[in-house]
Amino acid sequence: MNWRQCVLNFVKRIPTGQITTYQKLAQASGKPRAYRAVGNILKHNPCPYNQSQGKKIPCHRVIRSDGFIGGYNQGQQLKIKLLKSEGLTVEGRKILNWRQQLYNFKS
DNA sequence: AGTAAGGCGGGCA
DNA sequence: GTGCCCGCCTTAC
Repeated sequence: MNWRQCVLNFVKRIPTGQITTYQKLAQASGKPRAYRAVGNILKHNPCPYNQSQGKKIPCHRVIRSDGFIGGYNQGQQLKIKLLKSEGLTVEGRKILNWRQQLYNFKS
């Protein structure tokens, strides 16, 4: 499996209402230093989150390691909207209590 | 404390 | 096959 597919696969596993960071994704995929590439992949995201079962990639649940939401290929506002609709509290461009919502891989 | 710049890995033109 | 771009992170001033 390509590393790209591997990363996307990890993103798929994020449950609703939880989030992860680009760095954690990079670590989980076995390339801790490739966090930039993770962003690059999600930017050229094949499926934005609305598509059929199995292919949905909730890329809006991936944020920066400092709690800011980072960017989004469909606009930051939409990303915030999606996060709020999943029960997260977003203030401006930052998620409040984001550390408590972090999803740990390896499980 | 906040801000600036450098570095790094992979996808895409 | 090269070069450039990036939804970033870390270190240094």
